[in-house]
Amino acid sequence: MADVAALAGVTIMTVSRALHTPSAVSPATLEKVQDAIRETGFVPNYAARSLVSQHSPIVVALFPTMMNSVFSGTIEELSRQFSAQGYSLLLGETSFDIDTEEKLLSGFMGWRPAAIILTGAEHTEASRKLLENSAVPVVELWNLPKDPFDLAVGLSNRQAAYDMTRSLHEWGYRRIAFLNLNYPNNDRSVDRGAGYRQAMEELGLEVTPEMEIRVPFGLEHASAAVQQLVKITPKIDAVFCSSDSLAVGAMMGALRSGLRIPKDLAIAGFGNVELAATVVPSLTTVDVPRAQIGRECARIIMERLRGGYEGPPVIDCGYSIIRRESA
Amino acid sequence: MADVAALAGVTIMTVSRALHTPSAVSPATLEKVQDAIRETGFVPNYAARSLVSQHSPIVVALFPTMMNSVFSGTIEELSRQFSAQGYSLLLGETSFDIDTEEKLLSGFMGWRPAAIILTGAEHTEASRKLLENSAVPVVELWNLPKDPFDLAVGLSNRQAAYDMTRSLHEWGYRRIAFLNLNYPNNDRSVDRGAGYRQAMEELGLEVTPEMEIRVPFGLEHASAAVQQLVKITPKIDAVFCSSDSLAVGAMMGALRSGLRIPKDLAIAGFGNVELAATVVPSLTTVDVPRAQIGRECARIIMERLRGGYEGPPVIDCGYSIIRRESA
DNA sequence: CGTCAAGATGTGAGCGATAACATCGCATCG
DNA sequence: CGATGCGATGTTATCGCTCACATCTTGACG
Repeated sequence: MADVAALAGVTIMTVSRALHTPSAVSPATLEKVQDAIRETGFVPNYAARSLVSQHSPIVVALFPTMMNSVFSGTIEELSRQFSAQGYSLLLGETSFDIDTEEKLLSGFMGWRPAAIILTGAEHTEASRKLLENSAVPVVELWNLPKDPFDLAVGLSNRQAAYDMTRSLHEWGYRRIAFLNLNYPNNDRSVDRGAGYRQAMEELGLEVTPEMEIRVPFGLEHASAAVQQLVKITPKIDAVFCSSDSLAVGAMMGALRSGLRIPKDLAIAGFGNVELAATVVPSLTTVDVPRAQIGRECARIIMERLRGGYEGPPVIDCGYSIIRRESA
Repeated sequence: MADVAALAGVTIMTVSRALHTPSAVSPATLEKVQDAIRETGFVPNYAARSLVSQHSPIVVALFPTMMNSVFSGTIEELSRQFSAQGYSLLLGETSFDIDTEEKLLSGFMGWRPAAIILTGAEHTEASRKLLENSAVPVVELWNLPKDPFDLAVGLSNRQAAYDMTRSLHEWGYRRIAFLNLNYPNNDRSVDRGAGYRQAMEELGLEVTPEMEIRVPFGLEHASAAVQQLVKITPKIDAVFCSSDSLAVGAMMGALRSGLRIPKDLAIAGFGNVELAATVVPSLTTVDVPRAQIGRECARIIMERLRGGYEGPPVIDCGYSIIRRESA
């Protein structure tokens, strides 16, 4: 920065101002400084900047996995929104594990991020303490916690799963199995399971243990589980999956087993990923406004940072049932 | 840090040492300091640390998209490797555009990253200057540039596409179309196209213009393109796609058109994503060691940072042809 | 018992930028 | 024509930490 200042014939303070308060510098000086910056290839040092200004242009975002276009859609939107505002996303992958989340969080806190974005509302005690001490905006995504840590943007997973289950019933399916992820601290899938069970109960449909299947994340697990299921319990007429990934895996498992979809077995998913519309047969699913979730999340963070967000702490982005060929 | 020091009854210098050179502190003091850190919930300030130590524990990685499990596989591995070494990944998405890459790069350089990871070997002049000035390790992924900027880890996309094309010929296919992405600065897909054309020429097979199809990233484009293709040029007997995403889209397009795969139309992909093995019919593809690419990349960066990597600048991770049901 | 080395801890400077305040020049106005 | 105020620029202190060096303690050894 000293080089730039010398070349432009001003002090570094003027260079600093030219960079972040251009309006406070005369047009002539501004141009000289900009020329000097270009000539020297100067890049401001964010470490120094954020050390003195006490806040950094970094937003931390932690997601269970990046191998899932539901999350990547939100990530892309977040990344776009924040880089437009001059912030960078420090991304971490928790692998559906709140201890990993804690570890990542404690590492990232060292950057004194301007805000923190987490998936779900399940966190370790240590994580909560860390977040509390940091005193920055925290947004929990993808669910509507009754007792949010700070802010939350998402949808009612329980209600959506409930609706889909009732829809399947309406479409004539009766023996509806539920294929879920088996991560205990994943409040989204737990809530979806609860919505499913509530609907089944209200509809007077029996849920036997083998109808609630839990598998790890991964297409092949879903596929294998369904092939297993139809062998053991052939009377199942629909499988509702707690994510589109699982649903596509389930669909492939059913096709492998020689079943026709939806005639022999209906499949429903959750997420409406790109593949859901393209796959043959196309996938009936719950559409989740993932870009909107990213957008709203970025919006309330920016408002909070600019001195005051006055809206509700929990923002419901809604969902909708999309019926396609698979059910 | 002053709080911690006061609580532990030492100076901040001792706290600092306890944090990054524990061996230089007596065991008794170390314990007192660690207790104090726990009690106060102290988190070191990386900005201050990297300001004075002149290097930051940040690695910048830029990828065309995150909506692609080929890249997310590499990203996950990179993230795992680097966080194990105490580094954080600052991730950016270029949308296959080298101007966006430049913009992201110039923003991220402000963090004085320890290393930079890019996809492909096509960059703007300004990007190159930026990288040159920064004097940090730069690794280009996913290809084997003849003239790498610094280091590179990948595979020969040209050779792999050449091999796959010859394999398709060997399996009896003659009128082989090539479905590619239409991003001009994507050296991977350009090279794959070149490999395809070379093989076709050597085999004495004609490549008419409508056999080389270019579409934007996205399943629906691939699906639509194939449905269009089979209408116009019904004699095509195979479609080789420059990525598995395209291949799955193509497959779905073919199924929509009522074709049997591979009897009426064979499909081959590139990448061997998770879905490739699960989809029905399973996808013949080029397996790319994406985790290995991430691992090797992390390895040579760490070696370089620790004072000297002496191996070759370009590391070839190889590939293999995987024949499944679709061809 | 004095010397010295090695280990443990402390001291002062400074990394590169910005905040807050100080100063300067110049146009405006009674 | 001097006072006033505002816009443009400079000065100084400081952010939290680590580097290089200084100091102190301890124990081994001749």
